[in-house]
Amino acid sequence: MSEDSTCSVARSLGVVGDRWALLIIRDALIIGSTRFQEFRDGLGIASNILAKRLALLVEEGLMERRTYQESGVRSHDEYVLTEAGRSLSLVIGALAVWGRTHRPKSDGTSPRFTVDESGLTARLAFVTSDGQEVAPERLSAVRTADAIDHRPDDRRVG
Amino acid sequence: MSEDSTCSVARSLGVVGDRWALLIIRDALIIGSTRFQEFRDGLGIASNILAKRLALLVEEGLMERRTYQESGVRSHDEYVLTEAGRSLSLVIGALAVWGRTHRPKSDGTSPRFTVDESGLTARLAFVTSDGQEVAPERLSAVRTADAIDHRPDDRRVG
DNA sequence: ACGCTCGGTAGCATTTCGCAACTTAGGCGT
DNA sequence: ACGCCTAAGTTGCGAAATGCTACCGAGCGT
Repeated sequence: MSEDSTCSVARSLGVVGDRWALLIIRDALIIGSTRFQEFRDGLGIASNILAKRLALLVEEGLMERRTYQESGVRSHDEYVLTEAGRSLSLVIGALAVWGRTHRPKSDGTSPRFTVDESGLTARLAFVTSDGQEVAPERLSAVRTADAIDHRPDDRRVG
Repeated sequence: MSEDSTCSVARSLGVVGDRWALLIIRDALIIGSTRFQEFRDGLGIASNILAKRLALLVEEGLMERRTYQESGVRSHDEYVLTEAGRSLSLVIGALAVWGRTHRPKSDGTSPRFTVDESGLTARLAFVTSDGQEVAPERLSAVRTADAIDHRPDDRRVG
């Protein structure tokens, strides 16, 4: 569709914009699925579609396919997220927030993100460069060139 | 597909998980498109598809259709985002971050979010309940019930 | 009356999706 | 050795979504 659009949103959607990609990533990220059958059973996706999607995700560098051999047991395949795939957690998280808020369901479930060491729950928010959180309603969106990203004060992540 | 899934991510994707919905929202949010032709020209989408998508977005409560009459000028239609539609800015923002990072393009553009009063740029990040930003790599995702959301210390948003 | 723009519809080709059945490959029991 | 089981697909076919192009109808300016 638009894998080479100038807009970064369109480029992202060119990779994960189909009906299944993000759900596969979600299962890998939250449930920890790694194997073909796990994805198939967890998502209820047809096997031909799953095969095609997984191949695409591997080709796009979001997952890595490994053939795994435990002693004595027949070897099997694993699909594990790469860093690029794992970093879609922001998108997954944002979708989860929206769904909880605007399509609530009494027995619904959502992914939550906890900090590895402390176990604290993290949530998504807009923050300014000085680390101050801002409510989305107070923001205006504008279109800017990506190159502007490289500001010296943008390194406070991690 | 899965509009009534227990998973909030799947429910969200049931609404905005097709190839065009998020791009339409993006144009409405960032460029400020409101009219049929604006979306059509801006996205290069076929008019029958656009008509169907807009109708769906209205039906789902993400946009509102208004017929607009300025004095002397022929009336025209406007599609404006509702609060539910505008709050997809988190998803758009997350997709923009991912695209800039993992599908960079020298002449690429992205939506940026600026704080209305101060003009500061805001970006999307995971934060803990004490307002501290956390890198996505340090997070683990778990599946939890939506109802758990209502904890007393979860109210520092806004 | 004529043409222009806007917001669509209608018809048809192409692409993607989904279901079900079949295949391939390794390992296991007997 | 022989058949059976499971994992990971492939294949064939029908259904649905998408895309392209052309056309339509109302409102307005001239």
